[in-house]
Amino acid sequence: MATHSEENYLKAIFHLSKYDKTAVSTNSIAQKMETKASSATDMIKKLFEKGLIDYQKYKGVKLTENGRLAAVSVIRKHRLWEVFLVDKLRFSWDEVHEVAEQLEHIKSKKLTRELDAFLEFPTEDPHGDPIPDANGNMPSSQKLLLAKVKQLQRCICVGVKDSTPKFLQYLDKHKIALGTEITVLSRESYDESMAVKINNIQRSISKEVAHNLFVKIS
Amino acid sequence: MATHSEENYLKAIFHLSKYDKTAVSTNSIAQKMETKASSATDMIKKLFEKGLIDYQKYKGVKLTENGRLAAVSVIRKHRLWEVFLVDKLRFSWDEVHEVAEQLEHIKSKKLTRELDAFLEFPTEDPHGDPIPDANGNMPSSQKLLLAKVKQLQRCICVGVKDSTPKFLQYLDKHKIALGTEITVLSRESYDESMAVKINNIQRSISKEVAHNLFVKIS
DNA sequence: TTCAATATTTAGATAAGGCTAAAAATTTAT
DNA sequence: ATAAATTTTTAGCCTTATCTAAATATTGAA
Repeated sequence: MATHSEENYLKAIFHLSKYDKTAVSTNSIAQKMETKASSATDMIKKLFEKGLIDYQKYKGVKLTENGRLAAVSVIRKHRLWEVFLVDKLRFSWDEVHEVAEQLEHIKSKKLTRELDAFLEFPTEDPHGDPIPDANGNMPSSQKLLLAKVKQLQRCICVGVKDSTPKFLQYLDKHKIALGTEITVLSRESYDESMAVKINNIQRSISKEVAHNLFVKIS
Repeated sequence: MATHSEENYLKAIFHLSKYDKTAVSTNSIAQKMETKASSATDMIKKLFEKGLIDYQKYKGVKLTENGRLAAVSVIRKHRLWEVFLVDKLRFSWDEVHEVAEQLEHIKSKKLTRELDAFLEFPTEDPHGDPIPDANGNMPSSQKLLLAKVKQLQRCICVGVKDSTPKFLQYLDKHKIALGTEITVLSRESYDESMAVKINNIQRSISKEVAHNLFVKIS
């Protein structure tokens, strides 16, 4: 059974490898974990010993199937707890991350199973991220960044790429939530901003925001 | 802020001191924590440094007010989570302890507050133990052991002293739950067993059981 | 009251996770 | 193709929470 810290590293590697496609460097792991490369190397050795990653010195790291399952299990718990906090305990979507970081490490198969049932088997967390199923399968969605949407297309906001409180609070302030309809009116090539219609009001959306908001074409 | 392990020691000291009346020996702490006396001494020094206990070498240990508050806060969280598991997630009362031992260490004021509200401010956990309030006050109850009940008195089961799965499963098997009415018919001085009436059926209750079941006179 | 039994503390190790500084390997740029 | 820059690893140390073994204090029994 993986420790608290090992689970956090596995999660980091999973996210950095973009759902397991690419090898991950020691430095990028250290950066994501807000620690030093030497500490990352130490942990890499430990995870390798436990058969959770493939590893050759200087060549980077990939999750094994066991490693992937462990990572996805932690992500599943994280996202289920986020749903719990928002749907049942009156947390807002910008407050859940820190607490879910703690709750995701609770070890109890029954707890996860019953929590899932209690929440009526949600498929997405409050930020629109998919919740892996109990077998470790990650539901895929065909969301895209608002920045990619063509002119005059209508789309619906379905998730965020940046889920830091700052960005989420920006969205709250401007009444953009999951489910909100956005129509792209035009693009400004100078600063890559977009003119859009949201709730029947015309607004301008900056490049930064457009690159952090996932939508689906409606 | 106390570590995971420090919190567990504080809880152990709180329970051993019977709600803070008596000084607690190093050995008894080690025994409760299932560790060695030398480890207990180490932790005692640490808790003393942090101002959470009063301590003089060889003289035993008492919680300070800060230590008591920290201990009670952990107990509060433990018992609230037990209520959550039983009332919302279909756990039975003999399954909750291990998971609550993990959940009690989650650090979030808001989480505890909102969980309490979500559960509609319960005053007792599934074993009948009182849940301290947010200010650290432990509701007192006038429960007594079934073993102390006088002949021909009727009483209601309100709690357990031993909350191990084994004992809880024994109670389940014999259809004794919190709220069950018990009438004491007679006592057997030879083995300290009692003849009782439960659900209108006459049964015999052993000394062991009678000393682990809390009741209140009805 | 003194000495044996018991309880407690100290000393020195270990394992996990992290750090700094230095060494080694790889990559990049000329 | 080699030197410089960067990345990665190693070596050695720190902290927390444990342990064993040894030393010291206290308690209790003759």
